[in-house]
Amino acid sequence: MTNRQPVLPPAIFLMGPTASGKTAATIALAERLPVEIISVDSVLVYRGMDIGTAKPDAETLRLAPHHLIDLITPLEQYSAAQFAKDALALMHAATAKERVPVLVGGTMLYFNALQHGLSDLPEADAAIRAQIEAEAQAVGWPAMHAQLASIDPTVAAKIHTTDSQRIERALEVYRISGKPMSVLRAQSTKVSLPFNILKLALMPSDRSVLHQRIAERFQLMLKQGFVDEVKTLLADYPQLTIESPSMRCVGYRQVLQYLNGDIDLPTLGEHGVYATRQLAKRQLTWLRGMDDVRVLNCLRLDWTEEMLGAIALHITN
RNA sequence: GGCCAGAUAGCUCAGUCGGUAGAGCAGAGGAUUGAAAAUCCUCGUGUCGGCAGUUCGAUUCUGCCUCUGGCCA
Repeated sequence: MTNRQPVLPPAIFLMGPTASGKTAATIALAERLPVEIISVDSVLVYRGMDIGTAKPDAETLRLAPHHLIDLITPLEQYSAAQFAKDALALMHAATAKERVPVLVGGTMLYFNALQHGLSDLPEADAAIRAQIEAEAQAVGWPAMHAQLASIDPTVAAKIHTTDSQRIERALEVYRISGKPMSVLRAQSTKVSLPFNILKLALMPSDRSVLHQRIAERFQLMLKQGFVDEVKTLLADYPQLTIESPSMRCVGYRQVLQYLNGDIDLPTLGEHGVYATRQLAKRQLTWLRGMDDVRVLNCLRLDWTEEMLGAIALHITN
């Protein structure tokens, strides 16, 4: 009788690849509905990285304030786990103010971590990572993978012998906790997000049009002073290298190669576009595999209207 | 006009001491648990510029032709 489900507050996920038009839609949304915008983007968190990340400009942020932007310097690191924690707190705060949390962005792992939660694992440890990397430098990643296989065959079986990042993480977890990652994962209880989520995915019906947009946008970034932005970052943070997580972002890595003299300006333009297209492709792969998603074709002129209608309906239910 | 170097995958090129060829990039698909715009996996039939010659067999050697660079006139 009384065991009916508590009514969960509504929340919106607006997921889409780079250059799909999320920013413009977000403004329309913020102007019409009582929403709280939370950015779901692993690169917008960096202060000083504006042009190359296509960060919403000051006017946009005035019309539609975004949370989880400009949180850290390019020398620091953010993570999916930190995001999930921050975003959940902001969602609850929004609900308390009777506003609807709208999570907008293109970092699909973050959406995933927020919705399904992460296992209870130790967080990253720079010293241990440095140690593992030094060992890998000496013996190679396949040997490190073999070491992992002797510790945690279950996890090792799922990781390719050259996947440096996952091998490193799994070894790190073991060295910190003394337990195999697969054991810790199995022990973790999964909790679902206490919100009634409407998941919207922006998918272009014709990827070549998205590719065209990406090419135009990258050229525009260069005109707007992308290279100078990177020069300023290097001056402000002399420790930045091409290995720094922030400088591995699409476009930044290529600008750094250009500044190092490894590639010329036309090549920078070309490679920047290629890298961005690959990014969009990976984002679309995630979206295709997601359940319970309402797909919106971002190449249709009226998709924003369709989005607003769907959200309005979801909020009132 | 002469000499030299090229012509091989969408692009840049490697290679075959004669047995019809493979890398990188691009493109497509996939994985994805504290770096995720990261990290990684899978997918390659193309008149090997054209015609002829030598040969059992030519993309490979020879000749001629076409085109593209460079140098000399």
